[in-house]
Amino acid sequence: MTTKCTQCPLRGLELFKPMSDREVGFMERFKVGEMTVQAGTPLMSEGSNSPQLFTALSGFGLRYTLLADGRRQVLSFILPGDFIGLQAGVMEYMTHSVEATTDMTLCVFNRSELWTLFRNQAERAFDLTWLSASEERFLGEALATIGQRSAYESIAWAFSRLYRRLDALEMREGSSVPLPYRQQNLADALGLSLVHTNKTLAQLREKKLANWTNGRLHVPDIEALEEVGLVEHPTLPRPLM
Amino acid sequence: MTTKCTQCPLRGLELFKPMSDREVGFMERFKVGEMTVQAGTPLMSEGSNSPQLFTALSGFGLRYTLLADGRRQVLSFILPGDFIGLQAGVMEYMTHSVEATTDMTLCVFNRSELWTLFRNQAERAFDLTWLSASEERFLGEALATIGQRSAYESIAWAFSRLYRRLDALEMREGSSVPLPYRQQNLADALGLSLVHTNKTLAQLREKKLANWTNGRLHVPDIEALEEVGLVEHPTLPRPLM
DNA sequence: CGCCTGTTTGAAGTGGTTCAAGACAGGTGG
DNA sequence: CCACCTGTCTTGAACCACTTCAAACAGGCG
Repeated sequence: MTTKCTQCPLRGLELFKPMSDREVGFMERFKVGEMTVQAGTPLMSEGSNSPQLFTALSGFGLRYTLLADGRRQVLSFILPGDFIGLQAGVMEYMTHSVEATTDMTLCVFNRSELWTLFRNQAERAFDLTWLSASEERFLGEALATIGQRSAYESIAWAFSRLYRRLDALEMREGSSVPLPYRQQNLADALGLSLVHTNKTLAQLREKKLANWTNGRLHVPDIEALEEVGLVEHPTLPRPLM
Repeated sequence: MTTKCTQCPLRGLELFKPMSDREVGFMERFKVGEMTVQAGTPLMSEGSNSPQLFTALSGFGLRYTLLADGRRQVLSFILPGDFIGLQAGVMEYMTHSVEATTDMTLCVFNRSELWTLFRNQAERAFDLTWLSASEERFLGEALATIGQRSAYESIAWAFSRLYRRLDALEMREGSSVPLPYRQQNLADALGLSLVHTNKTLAQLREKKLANWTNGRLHVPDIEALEEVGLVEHPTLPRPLM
């Protein structure tokens, strides 16, 4: 059974900007269906021209690119509320792949309707651009991380960002949030080897800054962690597509 | 004397998507002036909320962020045709700084007019989003570079991209293009030390793949260079704002 | 000429990689 | 219920790509 946008479980969260009734109505029409996929399913692949756009409703995913020789760079972790496929939408060509890490449910939109969005829904078009700019901003920060931060700082940065975001999604329980990825995924995101990632995780655990076990991330003192990770800009309320 | 959009020296290049008369007319009104700045001038700074947006008409610039302790990450090199300040435009907050590396001339737009663009010029709004997605795409590639490529590959990648772009801007003369940056800038862009950047440049020179001297980049065989840099996606025609 | 900025080179040190192997948990089939 | 997978995490040890430190060199400019 498809979730109606009026009853969207995400929209009410403080993380997301409020939406007018008119906008919700439009989204309801823009949305063509809902999709449930199993862990491991590819959602979009590099070089393809997907006719569909998604918003993650629940579950976790990964966005990554591959180099010609197989080296993998994880670009970001996909969490509920993330919009997927903007690149395919406007550029008609994906330069990265997306896959589901856990089971996911996704709202499905029709790419060909994107143009009517720009024509008739200036606010939503603006929001879309906002999201794109926000993604750009995030990647800039990630670039500064891989380029300048040490492994220890990098992981602290990544954990801080994820913890804050998952907290804002109200997925925090006590001082921990779900984080169902492999160490290899984090290593690929930060440009580190698996072995070194593992050893650095052990250091953070020992210093009582962060403990990532069994798919959950425990952070006793988020501000201390942010300090180690040299985190500066807060997470802003964002539009939800 | 201000350049009229109808006589824009960039618009006719194959690198840029053709624009309808209506669009050109709109840009003419959107543009509030032209600015000439000297080398070294800051154009936007992190944390600020600039009321102006720019398009680089001529000259070279740099986009960068600073970490709290002063480490610098160059996010991209700004070349003629690049749009500057989209982030400030939609998010009202810059998370990176921009400065002129050489003397530059820039078209100046009024940020407050951005909203009328979304209201009345759906095509231009779409183009803006396209540009933002393109920037995101570029940063993703840069991330894969810093995260996965060796220093040697990284520089080959950066040089390939710059050479192709400057060629498309018709700034190539023979087998060389202008590239008026310091080695330190490239080092900051690729997350490398100055010393290692210098030594790696020497290797590329020795292998006759690229020779960057006196502000000019000489590339005898761009395809060979792209192969070393594992470059995969071509430069697409892009909208010009 | 003296000074400044940027480039180049040498040498020593280290943060991170790679290689290798063991431990642990969950899943499967006999 | 046990034996044996397979995938993930963990740990130790050797190595190296890149950093840091240090100093010399080259060109432009007052």
